[in-house]
Amino acid sequence: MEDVTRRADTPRTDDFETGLGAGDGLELRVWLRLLTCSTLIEHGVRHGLHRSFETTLPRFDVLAQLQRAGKPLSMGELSRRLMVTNGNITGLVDRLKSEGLVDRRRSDGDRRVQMVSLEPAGAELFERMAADNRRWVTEMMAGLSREEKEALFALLGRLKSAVLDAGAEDGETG
Amino acid sequence: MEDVTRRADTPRTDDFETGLGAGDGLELRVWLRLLTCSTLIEHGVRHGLHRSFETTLPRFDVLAQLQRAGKPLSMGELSRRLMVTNGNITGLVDRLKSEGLVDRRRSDGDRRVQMVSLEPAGAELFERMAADNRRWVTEMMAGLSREEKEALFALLGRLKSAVLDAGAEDGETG
DNA sequence: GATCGTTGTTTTAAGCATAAAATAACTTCA
DNA sequence: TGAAGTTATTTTATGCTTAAAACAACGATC
Repeated sequence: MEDVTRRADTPRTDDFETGLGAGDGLELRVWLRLLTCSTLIEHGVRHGLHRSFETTLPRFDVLAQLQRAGKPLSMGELSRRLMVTNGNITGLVDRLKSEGLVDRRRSDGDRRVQMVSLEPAGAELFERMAADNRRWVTEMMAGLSREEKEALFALLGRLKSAVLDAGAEDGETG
Repeated sequence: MEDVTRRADTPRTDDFETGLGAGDGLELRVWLRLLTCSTLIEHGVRHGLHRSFETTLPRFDVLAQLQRAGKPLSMGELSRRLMVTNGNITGLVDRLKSEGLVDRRRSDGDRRVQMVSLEPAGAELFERMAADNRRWVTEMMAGLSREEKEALFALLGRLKSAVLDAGAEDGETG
């Protein structure tokens, strides 16, 4: 009843699964459904961040990792934690620094390393965003019982291990 | 023992959950773990598509939707199914068309509408990609039992409904 | 203490994504 | 019929992302 004017270009929430044949493999069906859920929640969070804070999910993620670490992190460490390529971090941190939310300075020990730290303004903003973020996610999962959420959490843990194990076999022979 | 030279910039598979306090809400923990799984699998698929077919996940997704639909789809319908904004589809279809994989022509009935259809080359390429894709995903989930995958599939279905229901309350008062 | 391989970061070029505004064709209804 | 609103698509500006190459500093070994 409020804010009826939905933005023209917001993608309507449909589905990656539409038209998937019943004969398709169970793994594929799990994956597509997982992707749908992930995309739906991500849309909700991104939308909220944009509407309430004029910011983006990647920026939020950087602040979150810094806050959780409780200490400065190198560019590479951020890259690993966010699971994005490291060229990416350069631009992200550039923007956050220009907004006064983080600081970046060369490490004393290793002059290749850049350490990124939370500025007070960044920490303050993050706390406000994190509170809303938690609320949004909680609301989106309101239809699930505690038992369902716990079961889902456990199964996703199993999936995570499985995927990491499968990946360890090939390329990662380091 | 083969292909040891891992690409320098491939993000090492870490985690969105690192450092998440135990006191954090269950919903947030489910969401971050879901995002980690989704990102890990997406990396695997994207990597494979790039290595084996020199193509990208969005392109694959467009072909997949067209193949599954079994009929031409409008730009808007593609946008909804892929859950991306519609400005996006323009460029994607442009590129696919320039590669001869799809065709795009104005609808007879409604001259605003562009119908996108699979070209034979696109269908043929898709079949090959889909076979590999299924193999990759199956391998990544090899560590899960059939029961686990079925339970996960069911729970993700519940989650999907919950998120869609939660979203239907606010903006979507159409 | 110069060379070789490695590691950390940035740069480059291309593509993907969003939000918002613009365009164009359709529908409604007076 | 023609003005007002709606729907389908494109365009614009900006930002994110990747892969690959470039650069710079480190560590080890001889």
